[in-house]
Amino acid sequence: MCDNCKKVRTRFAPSPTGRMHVGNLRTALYEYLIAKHEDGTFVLRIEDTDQERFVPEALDIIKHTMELTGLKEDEGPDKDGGFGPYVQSERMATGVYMDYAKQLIEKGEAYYCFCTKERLDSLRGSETTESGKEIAKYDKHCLHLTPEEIQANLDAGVPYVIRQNNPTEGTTSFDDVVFGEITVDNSELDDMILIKSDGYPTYNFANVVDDHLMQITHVVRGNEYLSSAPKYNRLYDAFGWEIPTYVHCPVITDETHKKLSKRSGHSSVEDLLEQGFLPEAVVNFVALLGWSPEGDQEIFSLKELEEAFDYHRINKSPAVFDIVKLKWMNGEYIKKMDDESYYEKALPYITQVVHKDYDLKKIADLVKTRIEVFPEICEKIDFFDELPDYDIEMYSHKKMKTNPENSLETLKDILPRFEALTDYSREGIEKLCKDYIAEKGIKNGICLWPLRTAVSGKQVTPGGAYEIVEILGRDETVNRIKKGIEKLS
RNA sequence: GGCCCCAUGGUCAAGCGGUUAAGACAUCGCCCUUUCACGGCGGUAACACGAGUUCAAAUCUCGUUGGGGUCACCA
Repeated sequence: MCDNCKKVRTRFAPSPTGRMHVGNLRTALYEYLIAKHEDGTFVLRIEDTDQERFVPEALDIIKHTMELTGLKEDEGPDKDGGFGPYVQSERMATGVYMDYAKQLIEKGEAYYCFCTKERLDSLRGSETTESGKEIAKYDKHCLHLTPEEIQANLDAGVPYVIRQNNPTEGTTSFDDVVFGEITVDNSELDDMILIKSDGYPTYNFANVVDDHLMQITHVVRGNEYLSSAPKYNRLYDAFGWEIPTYVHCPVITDETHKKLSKRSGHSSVEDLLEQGFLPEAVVNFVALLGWSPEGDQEIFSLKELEEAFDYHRINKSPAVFDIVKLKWMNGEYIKKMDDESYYEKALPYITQVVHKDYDLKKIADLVKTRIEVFPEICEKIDFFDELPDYDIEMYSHKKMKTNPENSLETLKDILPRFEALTDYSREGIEKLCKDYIAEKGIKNGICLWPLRTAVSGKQVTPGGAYEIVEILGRDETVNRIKKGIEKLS
């Protein structure tokens, strides 16, 4: 069967241990894109073989995150496509892993190991050794047990694991789409554990078995798995199975160039969403971390990514997760949002600081082009409810040629006009100011700077005097102008 | 430390033997403007180093240096 006529099947195989790391999101995304680009199938498989680290709510987090980001699986725990079960603990119950492990034992490619934890530890040598770790390879002790000894142990119920039996001479090579051909000495290959003493398969083993059974064609994963890849190949070869296309991605690092960790505060997708990032922006950004399209386009919808994605263009070197650029991108997405969905997202932040009866829609519009993430809204509009206590030096602006004296004059002049203003609308307000400016023959700033200052009490505000005055309404505007006059007198 | 991998501006990156070495974020300056932002224009800034190969190297080879990953009954 040739590659071109084989139906592409990819899988995202997270283990439910907590929040979803952005590296995992990228893996999921690339898997998804490879499948969708070829009109293939994207499957979700849950790797819950580690009972210790299992976190029950993690499954919901994964599902929820995938839904938000639009990475819909074609097959998975909730969508049977005939390759189930899609949860490894359920698969284990069917005995597959043990069956396959036993096949390997028969072929001499694996063996029972009854070694105790203590013996294993002693093999690793003293941990207090100064420079680095000792080589921690298993010494194949149990490989040399006689069939009778093994049977006796089994009968006696001695706990055991099943290990892969790797050769100690020669070399093993494997191909990776991004890193090319990699060859290692077999002497480097540890006899990794396939079946744990609790009967669960290890990730290493379950992965190979399941990928084969589910007919996965492309395996995407972080390059922390690069060094164990040769061992997988030996497993595939031992079974006589076809090896999938490997796509190892470089790690995502933080500003210190170390693997992105919880310490950074934004290592998980959930962190990012809580911080006010849009899922679309996060997906877009993560897609570009380690991959680049042919042209110069940077803003991609998921659909556009499906179209443009070519895994051959994945970069080899690790990429720093630059949250500053993500913020920029998020800002671009906010600006492009339609008014309704934008308002819906912005409202919770607005109501955090605005409780009075203002036109919240107008307030939302005011900040739309001025924020990069939603929480920034709060500090930008905190002056609407209550006029902050401000310093009269704020009335001085060099370029505007304003100062406390002429500001006082402006405010005094303009106060009665606002009190008498009948057409209290954006147009009416603008006309009032423009008329005043024309009458006095002054520059716009002489009027508008002090007005904005009086009415906001802030050095910088979203929007100018007109917008703020309109939203505040006449009473509040008049009050604030009076307050300004008081301060300046 | 062993093994594996990587190396273009501060960051993401294009580049696949001949380019004035793209573009984006950030940064700086200017314009627009009632502040800020948006928008527009422009500037600063990079091929880690050393040997080869070649008429020609950011691109190929080797070495050095630097960085990362991995060495679990975790994935």
